[in-house]
Amino acid sequence: MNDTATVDRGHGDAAVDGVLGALADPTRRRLLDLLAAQGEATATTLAGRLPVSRQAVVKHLAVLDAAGLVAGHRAGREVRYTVRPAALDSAARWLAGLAADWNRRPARGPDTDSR
Amino acid sequence: MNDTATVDRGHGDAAVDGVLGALADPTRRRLLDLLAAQGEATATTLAGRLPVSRQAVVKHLAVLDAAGLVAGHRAGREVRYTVRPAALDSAARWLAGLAADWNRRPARGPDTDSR
DNA sequence: GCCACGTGCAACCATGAGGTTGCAATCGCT
DNA sequence: AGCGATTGCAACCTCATGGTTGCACGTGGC
Repeated sequence: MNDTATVDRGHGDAAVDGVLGALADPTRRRLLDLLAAQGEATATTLAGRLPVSRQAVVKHLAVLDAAGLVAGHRAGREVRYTVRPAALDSAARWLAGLAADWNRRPARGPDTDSR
Repeated sequence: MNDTATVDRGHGDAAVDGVLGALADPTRRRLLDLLAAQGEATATTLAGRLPVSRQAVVKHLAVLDAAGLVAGHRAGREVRYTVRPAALDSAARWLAGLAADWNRRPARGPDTDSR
């Protein structure tokens, strides 16, 4: 159910897919926001500031981690998570590129054949 | 009409939420891609180029429409859908703002970066 | 007027994502 | 050593979402 994208730089990028998927959830965005504001935080701490259980936060962090948006490192018995700008940045650039593409193409007839 | 004048540190923008949600689905992105490439297309036509039924396409188009990413207008007995850059553009700007925010705020902790 | 094509609507199904609770293992501190 | 705090894992629940099929309705062409 997934066509092996041809590593092109236009759309369908796997990394971007992960970021979009992660960003699509409001709780996750909230989490990222908290994290970005505090610089560092543990799942337990984060859970205290959100209306969900710690486990839910852990799962979300796992998703965000998979998307490359956050990273966690151990500090004794706790795991501190930090935000990771790179992936977000790349996604932002991708989106901007798409937007530019759309604006560059004033809807017209079926001339440019699909690939 | 909510224009992010001051980078909008609100992070809870409803419009953006819709766009992100819509963009999170690969089939939907595919649809947008097709649409952007052709300029105009009907649900039936689109369905012919995707591995899903026409009805599935219709539903996706409804989501995209709700997100403001596409718009459809009647042409006789068919409904032609076109891409709508505004919403995408706004979302791109929002994302870029968020990314800038993250970069502007290098974790004020012991970790300066790990990469 | 009739027929075919395209759309709209509704019922229905399956999967997965978000969330919860409970418990075991671990680490730090006194 | 003992105890509290924290993390990790697993089972489980619910509901939104992506997808399908079937059928009725409108509209254009012959």
